[in-house]
Amino acid sequence: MKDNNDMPGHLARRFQQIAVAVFLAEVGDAGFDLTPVQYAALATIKANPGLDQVTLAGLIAYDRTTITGVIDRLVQKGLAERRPSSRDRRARELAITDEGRRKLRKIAPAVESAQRIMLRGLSAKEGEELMRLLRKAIAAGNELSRAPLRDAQV
Amino acid sequence: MKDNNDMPGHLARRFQQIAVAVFLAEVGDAGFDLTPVQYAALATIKANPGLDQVTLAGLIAYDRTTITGVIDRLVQKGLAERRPSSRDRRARELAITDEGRRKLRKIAPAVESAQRIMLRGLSAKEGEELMRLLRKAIAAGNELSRAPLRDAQV
DNA sequence: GGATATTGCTCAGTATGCTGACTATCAGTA
DNA sequence: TACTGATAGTCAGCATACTGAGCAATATCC
Repeated sequence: MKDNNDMPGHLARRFQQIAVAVFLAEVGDAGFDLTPVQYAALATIKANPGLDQVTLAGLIAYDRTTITGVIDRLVQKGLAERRPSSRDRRARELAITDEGRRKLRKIAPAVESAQRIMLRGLSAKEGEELMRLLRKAIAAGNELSRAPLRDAQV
Repeated sequence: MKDNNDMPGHLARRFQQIAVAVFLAEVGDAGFDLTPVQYAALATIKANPGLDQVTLAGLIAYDRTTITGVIDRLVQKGLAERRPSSRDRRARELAITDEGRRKLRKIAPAVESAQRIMLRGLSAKEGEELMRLLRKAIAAGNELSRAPLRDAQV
């Protein structure tokens, strides 16, 4: 019988579980209340002002049905705004608020610290190699999930 | 600004997202209806007959509040049984049913195939290295999540 | 121009995962 | 034995993720 530790699927789940826990702990200790998912969405909105929800979802590989709730919570916290697009009445344009910008800036050290902590068992070189291999495996499997990564349409 | 692709947390989420999608697709195509989480739980129950829920949770690093629902669904599908322990009236002893054993056996090829597919972008050597690095990072972070991996008490 | 296909978004439903609280039970000790 | 603390399991509540369905609007093709 194959051991769990030989199953990439199990290792993926476990690493992600730890990554989320570390993120929430670091951010929480710094006095903030933002999930990894909300952070990535907010940072991407800031970097691409006026983008619509589908584009945002593609940029961070979230399912479009998931992004609705995530944005709901960002809006409710006053960190982002959702307004109807003038060009396409189906779409919503997203923007970060000043409050959101402030929060992103103040939270940055905790986020960086979290990324370090989740690799703390590895040397710098090993950490790089792990990220390289993950990127490579992810690129090959991108189309296999319902929410693949997509470039922004310019 | 740091790219998502340089954040181990993002890569972790993405890899695990693909891993789950691949698992569900392979198992579903083979005509079965079992999630990765349910599969791991069932396989572990089979390997440790009579174990209680907390022990099971520790062996696969699930939260004890999550395992309740997972077992509910395994029981409902007729794949596992939950009965009160004779030694400890708080605990429930878990066992796999004949049906569960049959299902596990028939599903094995799809599970193995899924593990292969989620590494398909990597050479055999790279796949091994990825698993080694994940194991190492996970070992160092084991205590950081609410549901750490635990050895069975013998 | 009008039928058709596609797209942006939302919703209901289900399955993980977690926090925090609670009950019942057990174990150790005064 | 009575008290105290720890443990097994469950529950309510919240946040991701996904499936599948549906609505409104846009794009495409004849």
